[in-house]
Amino acid sequence: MENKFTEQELVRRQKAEDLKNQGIDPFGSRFDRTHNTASFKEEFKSFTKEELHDLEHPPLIKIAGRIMTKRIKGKAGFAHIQDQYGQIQLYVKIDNVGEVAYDLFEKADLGDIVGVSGRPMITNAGELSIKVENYLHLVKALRPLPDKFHGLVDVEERYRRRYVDMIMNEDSKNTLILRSKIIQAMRNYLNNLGYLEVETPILHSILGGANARPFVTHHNALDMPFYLRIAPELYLKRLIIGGLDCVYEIGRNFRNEGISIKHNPEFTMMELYLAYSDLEGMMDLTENLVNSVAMSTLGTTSIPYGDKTIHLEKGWRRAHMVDLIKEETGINFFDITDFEEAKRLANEYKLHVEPHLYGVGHIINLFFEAFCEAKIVQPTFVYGHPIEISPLTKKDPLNPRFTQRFELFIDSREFANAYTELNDPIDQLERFENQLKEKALGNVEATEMDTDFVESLEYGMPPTGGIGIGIDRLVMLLTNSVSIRDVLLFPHMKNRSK
RNA sequence: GACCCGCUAGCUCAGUAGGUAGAGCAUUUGACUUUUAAUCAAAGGGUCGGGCGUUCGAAUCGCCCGCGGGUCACCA
Repeated sequence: MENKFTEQELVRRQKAEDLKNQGIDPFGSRFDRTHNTASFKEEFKSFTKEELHDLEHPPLIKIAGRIMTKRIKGKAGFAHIQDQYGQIQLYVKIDNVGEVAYDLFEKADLGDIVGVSGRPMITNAGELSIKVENYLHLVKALRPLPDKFHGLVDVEERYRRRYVDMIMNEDSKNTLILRSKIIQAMRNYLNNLGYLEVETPILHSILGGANARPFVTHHNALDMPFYLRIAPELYLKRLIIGGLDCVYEIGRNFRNEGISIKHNPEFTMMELYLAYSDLEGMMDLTENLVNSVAMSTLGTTSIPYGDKTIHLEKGWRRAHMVDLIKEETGINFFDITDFEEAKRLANEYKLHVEPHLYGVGHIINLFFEAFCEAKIVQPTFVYGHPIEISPLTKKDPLNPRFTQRFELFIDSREFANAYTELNDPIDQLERFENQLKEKALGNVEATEMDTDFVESLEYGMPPTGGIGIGIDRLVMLLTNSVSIRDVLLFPHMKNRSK
């Protein structure tokens, strides 16, 4: 591999050599800071220029960061350094730091990391800054940063070199930080309610818990194939059977499907189960959880999203899927029980019916997706999913064609999926058998028979409410992000041959 | 997977009808002791995503490939 350096890279490498020759490690080590840019600004924000200037014993500030701008004016100069929290201006004067250090400062490049000690000051232009007394080179950046004014704009580069994106674009960094805070807020909320966070296997030998195409891998010692999980559901339910009353897991699911503005092959879910609860319990919990997370991270429940404002305040609409279809098309699927009639309607409305679809419920789902989903803007619990598309959900006792399931939609997008969990092992066995039939008819997303799970149900699972919430999408909503890639630290990209 | 759009200096972008490749930031040299997209003067830096073709001549036209973005389909 032959490296061809650009002119700027050669200059920087030479500067690193020069530092070494002066006895300075170009990639230095520990520097103990007294402040970061945020704590420094917080501590001195109320001082006037004169007050800082007249302090009898001005405190010594030790701070470090990456040089983002530099303005040399002869024997003095200014620079902004950046850390996690923001930027602070340095005032470096040859009289204060000495000739040797000033020379280092003059030769420093944008992107280098430095540590300084100095005193707080306010410049003539009114900016709180640090009058540097001791200037220390810490790390040489061998590559130049993007344009200090325009930043890194190229979308591909922003995802491939996320670290450069984070250095140059404060919005990107803040979004990713907010992601952590949202997940933390979720944990806090659930832990305070007594939920137990658990970790279940990611390698699954049986495909289940959702309908999706899996990634397949192989375990050498056992010489057997494994799936990367598409959902943790069946393991979490086993914990409910085992006697844990309320559990949740936050973790990665893997689905071998298309990549898009709202899909990444690995995505983060929060899945939760509460014994002795049901669908209504999950609706209440979802409203409370999302409100709590929004308040603690953003301080509001009115969320700007694109050109809309999403209102998360409690009291979300709760609508039966069949009623929504009736609103949009006038068709009342409560009255339609014959598959051929449903199929005729689908054809009439130009909906394509795949060969593995065998029930009226499948057609209902097609109608919902085609005519209702895109109309939903404000948070809406859509409940009453047909039994055909809900293999793990308890039937509606009043109308067994439908199940006690809801999906939460916000701005046409699914955010959560919840059930009154199916705890009847005999029914569950039938559902698995139906899934096998679909698989035989060509549904690549049908789940597999999990006899061990059926067995576990035979020991008795308490009535249970369960829910999965898509974390990435929630983060997108709360950070006003258009693409899921904007809320993933490192979104997947195709390899680029260089 | 299908369709549309993009790829030019480290970064952000121009590039007229096909005629030897441009700017700003960054870099180098010089001036400047409160600047902040610092300023002023000068200089260097490009296999125009890759390949093939058309042409006297291709960043520009055509075809193929690569990567990315968007829309659709599948899905959370």
